[in-house]
Parts: sequence; C-alpha cells; structure tokens
Amino acid sequence: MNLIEIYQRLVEHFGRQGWWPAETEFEVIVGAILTQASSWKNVEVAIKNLKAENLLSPEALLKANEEKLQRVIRSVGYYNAKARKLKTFIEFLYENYDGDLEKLFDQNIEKLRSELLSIWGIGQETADSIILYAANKPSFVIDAYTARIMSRLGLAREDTSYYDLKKLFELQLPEDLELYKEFHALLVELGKNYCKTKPLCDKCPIRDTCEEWKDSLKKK
DNA sequence: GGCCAGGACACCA
DNA sequence: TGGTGTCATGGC
Repeated sequence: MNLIEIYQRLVEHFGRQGWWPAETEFEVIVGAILTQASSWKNVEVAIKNLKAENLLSPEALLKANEEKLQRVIRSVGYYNAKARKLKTFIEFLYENYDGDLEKLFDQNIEKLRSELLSIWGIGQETADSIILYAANKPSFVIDAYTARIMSRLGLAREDTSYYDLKKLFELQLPEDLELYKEFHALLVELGKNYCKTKPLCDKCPIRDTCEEWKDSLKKK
C-alpha cells in the first residue's frame, strides 16, 4: 500500500477536511504558533478572544501590549512563551517586509522556509504549516501524529528525522498543493481518532496495512 | 489524578 | 546530534 492509496482510504473514511480552519493568512500563522504542543480546542478560544479584542491583524499585534496578549491567549497554555513568539514574528515581519505578508511569501519555498526558520519560536512544523496553509505553496507538514502513524504502519523507523519524513512524502506524492493540505489534515484526524499513544485500531480505516496492528494480532 | 494535546528552545555532554 | 528539562492550560 503506497501513500496515495492510504490517502484515498482516509478521504473515503473521514471526508474532505478543508484545512486550515482560518479566515485569513495571518490567522493561519497565529494559529500555527498557538497550537504548538496544545490542543486545537484551546487555540480556538484564544483566536476568538484575539478577534474580540481586535488583535488579529499585523498592525494591531505589533502595537499590542505583551502582558495583555498573554491574558488573551491564556487558554492555549505556555502563554508567556507564545506571546513572545507572536511578538517576535510580527517584529520580524515589520523589520524585514514592511509588515506585508505578500512580500514575505513572494520567494521560493526553500528561501521562505529558511527565512521562517531563522525566526525564534518557529521550528520546522510551524514553518511548513505557514508555507502550506498561509503562503499556499506545497511544503509537506510533518507532525507527531504523522511520525507515529508512519512508524506504526512500518513505513518509517520511529527515529526518522523530521526532514527525512518530509522528503519521504514529497518524493512519493505529486507536488500538489491541495493534496498536501488535505493529506496532512487527514493524518491529524487519523491520529486524533485512532492512532493515539494508546491505539484504538478496531475501527481504523487502514489497520489492515498496519504492521504494528498485525504484530499485535500474532501475539494473541 | 495522571496523561496528552496539530512544538520549540536552552543547556549539557 | 542527541538526550533531557522547561514552558502551562484544559479535556478526558
């Protein structure tokens, strides 16, 4: 079973995800930073609060008081660090791109990626999420769920690096923006519902392709 | 009451 | 480069 077939099975089972859930490119970026090691439900509360306080625009965020920002995003956890990350990003955007996201995005994926990675608080997953869902360029996103799923399926070793996993997807898939967007979203959905730390394989749509599941059957 | 969530970074050897 | 501690709220 190759990755395309797995993708098709996931689409059949979960349907179209339509990621990223946000109204603007800027909201995607803020969400990507806020969701680091936090549940999306908590992020939704913080995004709602930011909107209510009119803080969800580059200009407003640049001017915003950091202590106030911490209070508004409290629900996400790590709010001190994340308020600092939001501030660090917005200051970078104004110092280097006149506060204009389109100027930041107007460069090839490699340059954009290394530019984002140079910003404190933005690691590989957050950078790729921003490139894929805000800049709308095909850069595959790897997350903890994806790594776990690939390991369980027997398609990658457990200790495979982020970059190697990313390349594994990008080399096997056609370079298609919508495919990248949907596939990552579907893998997260699979991870949330079935392929958890304590796996719930009974209704998993791809358990028949999973090496770990097959092994667990043999032991019984 | 413990575990985990759509990570990243600092510090250490 | 690899391993470990830190950041912290909220849902189950």
